[in-house]
Amino acid sequence: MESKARRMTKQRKIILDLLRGTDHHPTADWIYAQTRKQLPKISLGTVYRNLNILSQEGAIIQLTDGKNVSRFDGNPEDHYHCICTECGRITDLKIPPLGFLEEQAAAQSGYAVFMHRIDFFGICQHCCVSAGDK
Amino acid sequence: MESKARRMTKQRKIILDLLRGTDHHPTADWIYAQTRKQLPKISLGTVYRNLNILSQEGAIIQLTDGKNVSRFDGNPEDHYHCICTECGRITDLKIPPLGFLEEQAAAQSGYAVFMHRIDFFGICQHCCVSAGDK
DNA sequence: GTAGTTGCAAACTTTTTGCTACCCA
DNA sequence: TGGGTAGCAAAAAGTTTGCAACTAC
Repeated sequence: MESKARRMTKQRKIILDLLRGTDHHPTADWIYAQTRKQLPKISLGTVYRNLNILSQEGAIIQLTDGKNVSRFDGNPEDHYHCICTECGRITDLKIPPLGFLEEQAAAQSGYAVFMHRIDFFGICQHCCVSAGDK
Repeated sequence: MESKARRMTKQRKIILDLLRGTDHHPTADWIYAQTRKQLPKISLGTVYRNLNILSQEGAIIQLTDGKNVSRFDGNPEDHYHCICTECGRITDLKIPPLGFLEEQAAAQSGYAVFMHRIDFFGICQHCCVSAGDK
């Protein structure tokens, strides 16, 4: 029943710090590119392994944009997201958490519910402007 | 501004009927396997193309489970989902739609919001039982 | 007739994994 | 010192695409 002892390697720390320091919900690829600036020999496999470990621990949150690409959120607190269907950009929302819905969901489905997410889809301001040109 | 004229080929019809006739939110692969029973020469590419077209038209809904795998829902009406993190099973919920949240999301983010989804995550009854054996 | 669609195969993207050497606790 | 971890490369998994033949309208 014990979980594995974890180490804070410099790779893991850099990835975590990167995510803590941005609110821009990057993809694994972007994280890989950024970490390489500090650690040119880091491999993409390491990035993925650490992202998986960190999200298992609850230190970060793994999201998915509309296109089945993972994005990662360095803010582990409860909050919801607004996702741009044009460019994949994700913006945090400050809508108060609706935890009580989980009870309804559990009652209806019979699942042991432990979390939920709410995602809004739309076109961000940046894409709205350029959409006019099409 | 016109959208392309669509045809209802037998491939497309079989896929749509399959999805209308189940509430079990299948993956593309499952749909491929099923359609092959009626149309042994159908290709996976055709399945994907039709699923994309049908979801663009709003006839079906494209979902994503926790693992970045697409699942498809033949019920185009507003509803929310409960997803099993063990087996990927998805169950429909009858919680009343919370459309008013979209206004809050739009106001906070500046996006032109046009839809939202709410997903609950938990362990389904089937997996709860087998989890005891571990 | 013709534009949309199919089957097939190859390509592409994202993510995972096996392995040996390495290094944090 | 030992077990978790890194780097590297290969492979897996899911999805998209180019093309010639076909078909629904």
